[in-house]
Amino acid sequence: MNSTARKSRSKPPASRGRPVGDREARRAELLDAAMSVIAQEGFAEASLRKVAERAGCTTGAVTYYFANREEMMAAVIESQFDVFDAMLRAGESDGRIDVRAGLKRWLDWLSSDEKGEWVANFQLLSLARHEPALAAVYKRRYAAYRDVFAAMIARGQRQGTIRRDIPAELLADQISAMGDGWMMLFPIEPERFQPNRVKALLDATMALIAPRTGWQ
Amino acid sequence: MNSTARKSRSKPPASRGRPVGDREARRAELLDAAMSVIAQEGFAEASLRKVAERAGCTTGAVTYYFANREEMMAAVIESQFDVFDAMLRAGESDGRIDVRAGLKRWLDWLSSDEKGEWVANFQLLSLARHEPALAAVYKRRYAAYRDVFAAMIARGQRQGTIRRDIPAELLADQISAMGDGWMMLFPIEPERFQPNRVKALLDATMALIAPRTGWQ
DNA sequence: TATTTAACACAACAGTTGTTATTATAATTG
DNA sequence: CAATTATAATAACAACTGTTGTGTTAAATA
Repeated sequence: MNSTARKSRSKPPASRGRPVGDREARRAELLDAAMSVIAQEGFAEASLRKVAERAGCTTGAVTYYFANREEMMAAVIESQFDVFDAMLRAGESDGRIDVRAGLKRWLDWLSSDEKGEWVANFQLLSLARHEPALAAVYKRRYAAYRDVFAAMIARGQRQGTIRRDIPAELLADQISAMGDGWMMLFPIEPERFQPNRVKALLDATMALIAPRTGWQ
Repeated sequence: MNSTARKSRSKPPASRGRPVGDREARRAELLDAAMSVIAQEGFAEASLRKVAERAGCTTGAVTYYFANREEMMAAVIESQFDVFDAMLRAGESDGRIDVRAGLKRWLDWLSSDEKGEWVANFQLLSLARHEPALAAVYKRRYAAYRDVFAAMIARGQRQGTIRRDIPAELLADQISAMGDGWMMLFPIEPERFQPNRVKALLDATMALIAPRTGWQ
């Protein structure tokens, strides 16, 4: 990715004639600002003006990088999936599959979430229903994620670390849905996701997908 | 002004001086209209004017029954939980516990959903994060639902129809979260919830919570 | 240096919003 | 009958909204 540091945190007098060439980086900055507003105040409150203010500029800058609000929101979603993808791939360490570690990293990220990013994601997902452009993004990227996850499960089954009586595709769907469900309730009841309970949930989930060894 | 402009969609001419005493019923009518608008056009589009129009009246009627929009939305959520509660209780037929039947009824309701009601619910839930009044409603009613569901699971465990190695409370949380997760993705990919796949998901879920008889 | 251009600021527009205040009317009641 | 009351229409409010068009400035280029 871009490593050329976009200088100075808040606002370098916001001169109009910026150095040219870092268009992508500047776009990402605006997306961060948008994400921040959505996370803190919700999608409905994320007006172009507010996003611009958070980014330290005016709507003129925002509309220069995005044709309209919908396009901006779609770009926000794409960028969030990029983050999620990276996390998922990090869980897939060469050869050995470790579903528990992956789930834990994900749950930890979820329950820390200082910036409230996933909350924003959740809201965007719910709104996609009535914004076809957003729905299209979700459909495409969710399908990709599901394929990867199902492949992980299948590998676990071949290695004998995951029960084989349920097809990998269905099992992946179940676990994935469980995660989504937790995500869904987290903003309402964050206190139910304390570390010890997260551990209990993880252990229980591992028990669910453990091979049926008939030990009991 | 000619007052014959009121075209009464299967309603009494909606005159201003209505028969007194059916306040609760009239309120429910407005809630239905609100739910309908949210379901079809989304929360953001559900303005007081649109709700009023759908109900065949003006905002004057709406603000007469609800102090403000937030209060109206909270009332919508309450009424939806009432529906859900009824469905849950119907699944608990005297003595014998039938989780599969309950899940199936729920999934069927989900995948039929002509009116898009649950989609509206989902959106309301996601927005509750930034509207404390709504969050309070969800917190209270979700807790009540979870208690009932956990009790169902516990009974199944005592009867030997559900595995005992996972505490009822955790198991209830897992299954409940799975349901929420499916709900979450349904609006994005309804085609993934065709009857045969619903059946497969149900069977797989029953396998997940089945007692460990060690048959394989 | 002169010119061009990328990167914005700024202002204005036409709508829409929740909310409140005022008024009208039909049902109820005395 | 008249008076009251519940129900609702109507109108006006200020606050925001996304979008567009027109400037403005500094960096890049020639």
